[in-house]
Formats: sequence, structure tokens, C-alpha cells
Amino acid sequence: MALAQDYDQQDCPVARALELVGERWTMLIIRDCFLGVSRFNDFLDHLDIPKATLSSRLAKLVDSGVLRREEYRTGQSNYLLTKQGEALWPILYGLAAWGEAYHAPRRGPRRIFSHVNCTTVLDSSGSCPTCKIVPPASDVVIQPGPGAIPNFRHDAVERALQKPHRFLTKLQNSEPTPTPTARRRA
Amino acid sequence: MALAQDYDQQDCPVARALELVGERWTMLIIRDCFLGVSRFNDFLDHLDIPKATLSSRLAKLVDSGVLRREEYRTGQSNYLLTKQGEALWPILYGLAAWGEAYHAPRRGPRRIFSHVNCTTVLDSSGSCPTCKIVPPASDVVIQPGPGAIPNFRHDAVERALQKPHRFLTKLQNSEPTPTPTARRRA
DNA sequence: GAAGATAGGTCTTGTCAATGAACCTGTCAT
DNA sequence: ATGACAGGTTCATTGACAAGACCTATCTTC
Repeated sequence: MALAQDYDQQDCPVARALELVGERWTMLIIRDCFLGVSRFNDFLDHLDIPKATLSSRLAKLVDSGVLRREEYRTGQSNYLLTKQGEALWPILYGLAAWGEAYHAPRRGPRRIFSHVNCTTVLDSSGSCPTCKIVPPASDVVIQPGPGAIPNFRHDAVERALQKPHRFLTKLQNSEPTPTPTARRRA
Repeated sequence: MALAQDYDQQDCPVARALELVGERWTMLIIRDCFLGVSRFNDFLDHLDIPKATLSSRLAKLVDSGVLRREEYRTGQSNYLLTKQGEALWPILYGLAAWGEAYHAPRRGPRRIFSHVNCTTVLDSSGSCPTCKIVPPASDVVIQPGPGAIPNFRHDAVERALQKPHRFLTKLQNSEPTPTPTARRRA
């Protein structure tokens, strides 16, 4: 029996949702998508996930319409959230808020989410206290909070997140994806 | 390596939350708690989960403060949500709403959630359109929707849920917990 | 007070998915 | 042609999950 698949005996929307996003790693992959990660090797570096597992999860997510895959002639490919994938934002924010509230060392939040329009920090339900709305993920900015451990990870994705970063926009990790002549480094 | 434990390499509240509630079955156990299920055998009947797995999950949830266990001299025990556990409601509702929106057969919702004060059906973000608030789980009533399959399951819990039922209140499944003389049936 | 039912588990064994390492393929740059 | 990079696949090992047998305590009934 698959791990988080086939809660066959349950006629319940929660069970159906969990069949897709309830497997180990899946929500962290989706979190990274919101952060702007889109390339196979970036997921790999940022998550410390086995390649085969990542490959299988991405395939399943594409298959079920949570992600779509853009492939380029260079051999590169991008995994991007679909509308359905973006609709997972409230769940992800809920997990973050709950984890921060009940299971974090007491040094303040490690990530701060704010509304791009007014720079107000979101409340525990993901709503902007100033604008009185729940901003869509695309209008959210993430930045390190006081509880963040300064150099906990050393991958390119984490470095890019040291500065405030708008959700769903591509991270400028190392080099800005190779253009014909821009490749002079080693 | 445990299955949804130790995302060690992630300093992230989402990862911490998933270490606790991201394992297979865990969110469905918590869902049942919101429905009013509190006894070992009721979880067993309603979830079709292996005993050992249920036992291990309940222990972990009690251990981490999501549930508390009340034990009676009769040998019975109740598993109840703590405040921390009740704080998982937005996540659970999010999963239900997402599952219903994107991964349900098109027959309308199988469960309908409404606000106990005004009987208004909650919107996709769990908010009551009449009262303009997000009701706490204890003020939510669940009932079968048009998409529910009439007799999909035959356990006592499901039978009790055929009628509208208020969250976090004990289900009247079979007999109302054995009192000294009330035991005449077989 | 023995026999059976009920509640709430533990133990044992087999299976199947996750892991980690090695290998493969197609571009690009030199 | 040679090497580096991106994006994978294949394969052997391990460990969590599943299923069912077994255990213990309490209560009920005779």
C-alpha cells in the first residue's frame, strides 16, 4: 500500500487532499515553489531530498495538476505552481503559523510574512491587518525573522532568501540562468 | 529514518509542523477528534487503521501536546484535543476546502460546514459570510452534503454523522458509554 | 467465581516504499 | 574530444507500515 495514497475507505475531502499533498516531502516541495524555487537541482540542494524521491514527487504533482513543467531546449526545466497549486497557500501558511506558535524555540519567528502593498506583517490567519484582506500568495513578501538561525544552511536558495523576497517570483540564486555568453566563472 | 520526522536540515516552521502532523493517518485522526471521536475503538472503526499505527500516532500526539488522554477506572480512555490541537482547525478546513474544490467527483460537497450561531454555510476560507468572522471549530456544525455517498461506511461514527453534528462534542454512537446497568443488547 | 464480552492495547512477521549511491543522457563551452 | 552541468533513472538496502494473533484488565451474567 502506498504511503499516503489510497485512504480508500474514506469518502472525505480531507483524505482526498492528503492523498496528493500528504506524503512526506510534498508540502516542503510546494513551500519551495512559493519561495520561487523552480529547478530540479535547486529543490535538491535546498531540501536534502533523495533524487529519486524528488523525481517521483514532482511527477505526481505535475500529473495531478498542482505543478506544471516548462521544458527548455537547453535541457533545463522549470516546475511552476498552477492555479490549483497556488490555492494551497492557506494550508501552507496555516502550517507555518501553527509550527511557529507551538513548536518553535522561543526566539521569535524565523520567517516574517508581510503584505507587499503596505508592508504590514500578516496575522496568524494570514490576513493583512491594515488592508483587512487575506492577500494572495503573489502579494506576500518573505524575509528572515529574529528567530532565524543566521547561517543554518549554505545552499544558493537560502542565500537568496537572506533578503526580502516576493513570493512566486524566481530566485536569483547563483547566476541568472545561462544566457548565450554569460558563463565565465571557473 | 522515520517517515515524516526529522526534516533536520530545515530550519522552517512548516517542516516542524509536518514532523508532528505530517505523518500518514495523523491528520485523519485529528479530523476525527474534531468530529467528536475520542475512543480508541471508534478511531479504529472509522479509519480502518492498523491498531499498532493508531496506538503509535495517539501516543505521539499526546506526547507533543496536541491531544490529552483522560483515563477512567473502567479501563476506558478518551483522547481529546488540547488548545494546541484545536489550533489545527484552519489547516484541516483548508485541506477539506482544497480537496473539495480540486479533487472531488462533481456531485457537490460531501460535507457541509456551517456556523452554529446563524446556520450560514462557511466560505472557502472558513469564514462565516453573515457574521464576517472565522468561527472557532467549536462553533461549527457539520452535516452530510449533496455529494456524500449515502451508505459509504457502516461504522457507528459515520452513522452518528448522518445528522447535523456540532464539532468537538462527543458523538452518540452506539450506547452512551456503559453505565452500571445499561447493557442489554445481545 | 467461571465464562464471556468489551476496551485498549502489544508482538510478530511480511511487504513495499524511501533512501543513497552509482550510472546514464543531452547540452554547452572550450 | 573533453569536461562540466542539468536532469534525471536504476538498483540494493533498510525501515515504516499493515495485518492479525495474542495479551490484560474490567465489567456482566450466571
